[in-house]
Amino acid sequence: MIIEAGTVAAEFGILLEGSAHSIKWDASGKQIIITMVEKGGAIGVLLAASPQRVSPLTVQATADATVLMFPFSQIITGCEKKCRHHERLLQNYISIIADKGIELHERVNCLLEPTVRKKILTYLTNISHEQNSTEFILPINRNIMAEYLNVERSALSRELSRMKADGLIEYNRNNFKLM
Amino acid sequence: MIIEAGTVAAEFGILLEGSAHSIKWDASGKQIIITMVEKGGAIGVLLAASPQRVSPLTVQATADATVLMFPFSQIITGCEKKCRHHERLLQNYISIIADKGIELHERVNCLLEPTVRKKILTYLTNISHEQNSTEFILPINRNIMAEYLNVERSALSRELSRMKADGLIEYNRNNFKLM
DNA sequence: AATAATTTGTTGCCTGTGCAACAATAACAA
DNA sequence: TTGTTATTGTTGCACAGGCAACAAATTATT
Repeated sequence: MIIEAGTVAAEFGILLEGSAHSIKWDASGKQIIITMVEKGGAIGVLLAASPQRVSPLTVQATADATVLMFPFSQIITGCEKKCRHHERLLQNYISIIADKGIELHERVNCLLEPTVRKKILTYLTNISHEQNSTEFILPINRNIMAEYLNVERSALSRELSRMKADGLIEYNRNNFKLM
Repeated sequence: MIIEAGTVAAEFGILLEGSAHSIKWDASGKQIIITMVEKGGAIGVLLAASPQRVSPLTVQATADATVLMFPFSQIITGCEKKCRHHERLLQNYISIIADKGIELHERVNCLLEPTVRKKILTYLTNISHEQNSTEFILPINRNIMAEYLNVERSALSRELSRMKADGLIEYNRNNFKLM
């Protein structure tokens, strides 16, 4: 147990070894997985920066894990010498928070689209921009993609087929091309 | 035009006067409003902290506006004297970014719920927690709520009625009570 | 008070997509 | 090879919820 729902956290962590996931319980008490954290991933960055807010979710290790914890207060105050390393650390930290926010933003953009087709198109366009090409390799499989877009995997497959038939995209497994 | 889509921004802004909104164009070229910014709101905080990333959206003033711009680099480096004010400014800035992220996170939680009823329940539970009571006043109207949850306003009204009939909630206009 | 404008509630219809169950293909191991 | 597992694709059915159109209630304006 790395972070427990309902508690405040004044530190954030970097997962050095192992893996973890964040979970919450929905209104009916069912446990649902929110995010997966792999080696090198950050844990609780948003929470640490938001003082007095209690964690809405629990972060659990899913394998033997080593986490490097950073006290938030020491990150922002820096050291007496105003050294470059502290400044760099701070910059990296802010960049991590911002990236988390931007990722969430992009996901919201997908989720807001009214149809499965538009969700897919929005997502594919994002990936295409990331890889600077209309031809690209999907970094995730259909299951994860369906979860990300919050649609049924079968509906995702079905719509991908239709989009191919309509000449919007070409694909084979994870190799995609936007027309 | 405060921020233009496709450009990088090394500053963020606080809207001192007037109002603004952020917009983007969807895959079919239709313009859609993403967020509204009111007096006192922040503009481009995520973007400024993520160097080299180009803005996915355009921010436009919707009335005569005054924006106080902060160069990102000066926020994080602080001044020579390592003064308390600079430190405070930094702390506030990080807190703004983090809050944006947490807000997005909460919205994603709502959007991920499979049914309108669960979306509503998740949202109402959030508001209830914010106001520390099972009786609370909804801060937004039905239109905005429907947009936020990404459902039809009519479907929202319909489901609210059903939930009342099922004894899950009580409400009159914007006064709500979770049972 | 009278009128207009805004917000909220209601309802019938119809389509998109969740669900379930299964088939096909690819990846991997023995 | 053969068997095993993981991934991807397909399809029929049912129904939740989008859409449209209207009614009721509340608030603002003259």
